[in-house]
Amino acid sequence: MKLSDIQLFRGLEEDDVSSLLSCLNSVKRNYKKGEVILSEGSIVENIGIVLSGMVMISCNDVWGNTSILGSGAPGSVFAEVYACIPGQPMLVTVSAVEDTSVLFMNVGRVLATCTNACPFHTNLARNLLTVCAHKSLQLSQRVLHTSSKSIRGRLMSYFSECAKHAGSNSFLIPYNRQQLADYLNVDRSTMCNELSKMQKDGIIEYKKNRILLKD
Amino acid sequence: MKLSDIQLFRGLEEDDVSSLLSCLNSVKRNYKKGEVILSEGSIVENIGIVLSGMVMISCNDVWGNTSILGSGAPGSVFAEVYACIPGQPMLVTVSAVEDTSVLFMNVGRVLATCTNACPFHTNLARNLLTVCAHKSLQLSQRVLHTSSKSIRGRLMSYFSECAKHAGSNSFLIPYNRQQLADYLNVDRSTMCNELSKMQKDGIIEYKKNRILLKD
DNA sequence: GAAAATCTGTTGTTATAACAACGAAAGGAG
DNA sequence: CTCCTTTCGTTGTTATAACAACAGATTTTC
Repeated sequence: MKLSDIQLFRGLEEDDVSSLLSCLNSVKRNYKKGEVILSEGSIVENIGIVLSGMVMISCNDVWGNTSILGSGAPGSVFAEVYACIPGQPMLVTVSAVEDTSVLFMNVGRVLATCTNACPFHTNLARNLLTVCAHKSLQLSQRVLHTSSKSIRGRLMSYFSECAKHAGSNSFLIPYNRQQLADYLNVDRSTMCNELSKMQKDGIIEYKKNRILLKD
Repeated sequence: MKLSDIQLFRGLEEDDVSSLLSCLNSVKRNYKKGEVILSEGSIVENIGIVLSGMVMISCNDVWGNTSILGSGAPGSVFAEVYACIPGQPMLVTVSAVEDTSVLFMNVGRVLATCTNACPFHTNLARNLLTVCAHKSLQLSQRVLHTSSKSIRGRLMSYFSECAKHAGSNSFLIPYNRQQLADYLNVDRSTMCNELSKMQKDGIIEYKKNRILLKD
């Protein structure tokens, strides 16, 4: 993935990014599938950027139930909330869903006024705000999708957004069944059951991860 | 409330804030209890700051169920997420829980590089990032508190955080029963029932909005 | 201080989601 | 291709949360 395509670096040229990275002495690390990248309770000062692979943001309650807060594809940023609030321990765990490489950047250096007063710096800080806002929006959406009391309502809420985002009634979902259930905070088997009922009722059609929303 | 006590203006003197406000040509407006301040679907370019009173962030699904995403006491900021993402319609409604006065500031002006290159400006932008991060954290917490499948689990998750925040096992909650139920996404009467069971079981004691978490 | 309105706690019924268990299907590794 | 692992769909049972209805308590209003 080209660095200049990353949201956080919007408005910067590839060369600018490279020089910026060394200025912020960022570090690149690789993780194997399933490996934990940042774990709940830890205190971080770096924001992470997914360069390749896929990460998942999740948390576990005391009873061992997993709840998925979101996923991060290449180009997405994570842990920025905790990095921006000094001393705030992470409430979630970030782990690699597949082999993943991550770029870490110290947020303090991002926000500190660069001694060189380089224009990239202020640009970067502004982009970070945008990224943070988007993350909030994602969380709001998750809340909305889990606000219905019924499984069908949650699925429809989520599918509606997917369709809107895809600009089509047919779309792929980025989760497998267990992950979708965790995202919607419902039981997987019950959700599978509901999905087939919805198909029987003629509301949707699906095959694997492709969903078709019928009128 | 003193303006310089507001998180968003941290690091600024009272006088600086006043001059900043005129520079950003901010507007103050008053709302009656129950009045809608910003409604779902609208597009905003201003961030709101609660000066007095109390606001509530909520949303309604197609079936009329209300879900509460959070509340804003004096000093707190709202709509900053939508103001920071141009064109993004609001997913939530902000309304006044009691008589409330609100200060609106154009976010574009906050982020634009001030022609006077005043140092307050960069300070303000950095504070906005912090505020945004805190908001994200609040949402994460709500997600955590609603991740348990049982009402008791949700209550305990929420109460635990309250106790931690208050630094005591005894604390006041900022919601009435209906609002608490909406926040935890459960039915009020069932929740009331569960509360009294928990008291019977010796886990908690409560009287109105004061909760005591036992051992 | 009386009346109205809102909020709270309780009960019983019903719907529905969780849970457990299993076989089928799909995907990967050798 | 075959074995092994993971994912998916299905079923039946059980627990539990939603819902409706109401009475008592509390707060607000005039």
